[in-house]
Amino acid sequence: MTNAGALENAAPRDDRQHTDHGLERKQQLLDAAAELFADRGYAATRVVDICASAGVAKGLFYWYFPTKGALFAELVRTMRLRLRRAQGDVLDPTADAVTRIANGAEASVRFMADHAAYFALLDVERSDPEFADVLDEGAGVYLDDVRRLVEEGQRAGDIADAPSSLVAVGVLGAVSSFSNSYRNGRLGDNVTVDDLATFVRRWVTNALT
Amino acid sequence: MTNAGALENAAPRDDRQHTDHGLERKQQLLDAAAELFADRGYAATRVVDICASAGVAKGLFYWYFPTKGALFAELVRTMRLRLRRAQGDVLDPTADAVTRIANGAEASVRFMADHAAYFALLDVERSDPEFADVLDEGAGVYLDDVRRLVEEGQRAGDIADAPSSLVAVGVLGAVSSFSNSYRNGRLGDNVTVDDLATFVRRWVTNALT
DNA sequence: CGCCGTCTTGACCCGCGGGTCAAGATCGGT
DNA sequence: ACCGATCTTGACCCGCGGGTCAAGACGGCG
Repeated sequence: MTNAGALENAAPRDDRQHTDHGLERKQQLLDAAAELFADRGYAATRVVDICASAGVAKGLFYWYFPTKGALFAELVRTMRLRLRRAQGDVLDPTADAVTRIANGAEASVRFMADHAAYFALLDVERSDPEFADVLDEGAGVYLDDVRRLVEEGQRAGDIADAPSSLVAVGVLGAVSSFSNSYRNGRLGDNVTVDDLATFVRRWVTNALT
Repeated sequence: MTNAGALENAAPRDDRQHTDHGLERKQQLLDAAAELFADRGYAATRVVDICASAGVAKGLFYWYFPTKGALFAELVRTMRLRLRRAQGDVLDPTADAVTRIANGAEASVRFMADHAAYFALLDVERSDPEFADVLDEGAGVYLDDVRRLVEEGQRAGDIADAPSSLVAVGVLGAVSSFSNSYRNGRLGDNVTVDDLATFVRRWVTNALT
């Protein structure tokens, strides 16, 4: 925690020239870190643990990443891109707003179930001030997406009148709550991803109208 | 982090004999800690910060608490008791299940808005393995409460058929999502607690039926 | 007044873990 | 064979912060 809240200086990095093998090695570190973070939390995972898990010496870590926090940030950004793509894959511009919201919610739930480790990670550091920026930077975008859809649905009369930001929070909250509970096994073993996905779809649709 | 996961040994404490003034001082430390934790997170709050904020020397901290983690645990337990009482206050055994769930949800939202600092705190350390026990210890109870009510409502035909644990997660998730967003100002300033409370009530009721 | 338990202080200790560094190993290119 | 860039190592440095401690101040009670 040398200088909190300032990991944007990861941007003007002296961008190294990585070989293919280098990029592969870097990915190994990212993967190892993601798993360890998810298991034990960010703070409880030492840099040396990540390296051990990837089978390399500690010093090598700093060849690929300027700081521990920078790796985390990179992990977050990667994850966000993938989620966004997953959501885009179910985009159907011809459908009505409620359906599109439900589609997005369902896709998100499935994606989060598939990448449980990654999202456990997000969960962990939500409120660490050091990462507030990187984390919020994304949250707002999704919120806006959903809010726009909500307003569209309200104009069409499919969604009850209420502050659109409230409704959007409700949708996003439902997705993350269900995903969390599923990931933590709080739902029992007899609930499959498909069960969850269809349930979330119905839950959100009900709540909206 | 001397010995993780073992803060139950806070129970067989050499229970000191605190004077009235002593208890008051202890409370000051708890209050100061709660505020700082909420602001900067648990890890980022040093013991010395808590003491400075309470206007006492660092050594005194360990007169009242065996470790930093013990204070946190005490904070969590206190909070839980208060919330439970707030929920009990709106208990109306004559009402139907859906109404009772909505009542509980509304009361919880109001309570969390009133005690924002305390709940920001809970949010912070959700997934720290050191506190997993203390935190889960409570979560399960609420879940069970709601699940029982859900099953009652399903028998009465007021709530759609679906795994009760799923439904319960949905209710609890809605409450916490809305509370979080309100606390973090993501809802904008023109949303009052009353707005939020009534909205949550409607949201949950809609989703249930 | 003198004793004892409660309370209070701040200097000190020390393990932990992030980050550095100087010394190579490895490999493609000329 | 030589060179330079990429890669790899592990010992080392050092600040941070949780926890300890010996020394008192305060206050009630016999």
